[in-house]
Amino acid sequence: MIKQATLKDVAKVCGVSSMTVSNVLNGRDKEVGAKTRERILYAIAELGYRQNLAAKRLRAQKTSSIGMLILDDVSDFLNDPFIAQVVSGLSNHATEKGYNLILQGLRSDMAMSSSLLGNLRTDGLCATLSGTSDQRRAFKERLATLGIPVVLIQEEFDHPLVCGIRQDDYTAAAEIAEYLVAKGARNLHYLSPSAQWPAIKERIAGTTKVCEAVGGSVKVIDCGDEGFKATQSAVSNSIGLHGLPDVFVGGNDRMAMATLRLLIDRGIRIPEDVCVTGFNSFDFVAFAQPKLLTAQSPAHEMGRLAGVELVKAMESGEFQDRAISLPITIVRGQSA
Amino acid sequence: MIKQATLKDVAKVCGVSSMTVSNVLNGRDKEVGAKTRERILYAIAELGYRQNLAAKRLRAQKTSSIGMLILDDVSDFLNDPFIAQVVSGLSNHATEKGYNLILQGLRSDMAMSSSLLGNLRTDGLCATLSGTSDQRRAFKERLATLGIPVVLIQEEFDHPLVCGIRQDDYTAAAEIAEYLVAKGARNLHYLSPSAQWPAIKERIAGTTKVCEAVGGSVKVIDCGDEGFKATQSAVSNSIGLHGLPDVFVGGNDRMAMATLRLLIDRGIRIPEDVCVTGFNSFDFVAFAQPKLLTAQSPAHEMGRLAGVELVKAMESGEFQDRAISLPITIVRGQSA
DNA sequence: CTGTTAGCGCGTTCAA
DNA sequence: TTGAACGCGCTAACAG
Repeated sequence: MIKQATLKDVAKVCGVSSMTVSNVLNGRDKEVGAKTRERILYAIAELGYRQNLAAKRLRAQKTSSIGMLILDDVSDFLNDPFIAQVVSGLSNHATEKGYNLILQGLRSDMAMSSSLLGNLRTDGLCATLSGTSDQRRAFKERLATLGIPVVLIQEEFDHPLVCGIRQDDYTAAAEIAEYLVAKGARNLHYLSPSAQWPAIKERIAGTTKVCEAVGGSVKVIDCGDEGFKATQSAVSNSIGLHGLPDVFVGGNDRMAMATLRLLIDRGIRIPEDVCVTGFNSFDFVAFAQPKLLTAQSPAHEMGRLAGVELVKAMESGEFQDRAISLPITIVRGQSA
Repeated sequence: MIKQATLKDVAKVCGVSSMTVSNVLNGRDKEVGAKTRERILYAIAELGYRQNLAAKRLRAQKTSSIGMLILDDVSDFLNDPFIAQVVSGLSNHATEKGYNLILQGLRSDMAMSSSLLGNLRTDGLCATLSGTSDQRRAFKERLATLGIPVVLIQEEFDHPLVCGIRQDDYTAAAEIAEYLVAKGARNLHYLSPSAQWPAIKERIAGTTKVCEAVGGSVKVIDCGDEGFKATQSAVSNSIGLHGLPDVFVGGNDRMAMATLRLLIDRGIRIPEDVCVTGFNSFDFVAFAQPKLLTAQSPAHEMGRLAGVELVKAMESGEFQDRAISLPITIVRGQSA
């Protein structure tokens, strides 16, 4: 391994002081003569000089990096398209602003021992949580003690250094429900994962509000881990016990599509016999037939916005807004 | 913002030298008395001391970080489940080994200006490439000049500091083709994206080899950006010109499912009238009906292995193997 | 077992 | 316009 050239090496080659080289590197052009700069730039290229960021950061007392912490109980933590889009959005903005993104996926029971809470300091943090409500609260309290700006996705927390970015699940769910009740639906079954995320609660609340206002009812079907098999078995079970509702309202598209598949395979017609709706639309809904009525999550935008707010807060020391909610677009389809 | 406690602060509070504190932190227990250590640990917790990694790294001349560079022309670069799984696998192993993963997604035309090639130094690099064959080769040559171990996903390059990790696309494609020709198929249409990745070439080669050995033929259908619409229109076009083949062999599951959808909507029976196969299976193939015959990519394992090999090479200075190929599992389905 | 010294590479300060 | 000295926080090497 060849030793990396340092600022001093470049300076020596050019016969100037290291400060002059530093001035060139940092664009303080007026401090340096034109041909001196020329000579220095040539030497930099020649020697393959690269800054030592550790030294720069030590000097500047900044890490120039943003941590992204994903609490999830599966090892393939980017498999969830929602998370993947948030990370892409954040990563793009961080890169653009010259920060580097440090990605860490962790089981929720290991959350408290993350190096991002320990020795790995960053200038800001973005996190998606999981686990029980108690675990999440404890974790949020821990994050708030770090003394750096923190953005939480689909969560809220009242603290000057914490900003929650969410999508407006309540309104979107209500909009879908409005559409359904206008078509005469009164008996809704809501497909929900066992884990009661705040977002899921919002969706159920929005659905229920609208439905009950017209004298309808919403029954929640527990679909376990929201996987294909778990969902189909929960739905099958529910049909056996309670018969078909007017609509299966999906807490997300995965559950909606598993249900759609089950119903079609049983010869049940959609939307004639029963309607199905989804939520948090992703690419693969294109493969559903009939097209799913669903809601398009602004996940990528949430990630980007997390980056924007984080960078602003890291530079100003505080968040302008501590709770941001993004609108969700309803996508029409023939499934309802 | 409260100033972070330093090693020296801790030392002062405990009335010892900073070296003693450092010894405690780094587990050099035999160098320190038991009650001294006790006192120091207490002070560390009390002051909320956290190491300054920049200083540690400057001192150690190591970055303790791994860069992950994803060249892709869409901003939502983790949308591809293959990439997402590779990143998860790498991230998990990096975290486990105490390295931090720096994630950067970049358009291929910006590749050369990535900070990971410039000032952002890491101890190792993992990359997925895109762009034309020339662009990719130029980029690989650039990576090889960095002087750090580099792992390339689904690529190969002959250089002591570069290791290619691939899945065995050729064999898997050949296996699928064997199955098809055994069932009597001779006239195959291969669904391929316009971009000719090495992996796609391998798949076509494996398919062709087997097919031609029995006197069959493989025709390639250009599906453009491999999206839902592009694929359907290419397939529709091809059917108009050449009629139905015995099998549509999908270069990946997205194209296979778009084709499946199109055929079903036209009342064409699968597999009676025509067979369809996929490749690089991901979760949502569960929603296909009939179940798709496809190949299960070991993407997560490739990412993990990239981490393993990278860490070994970073520590030993060289790769043990410079070309690694992982087997692919064929997943049976009724679509063929 | 504990303390001292020195220096990693950079940027700021102050003087020339 | 440039140079020298200093210190960011940490640890290896050596001394006590």
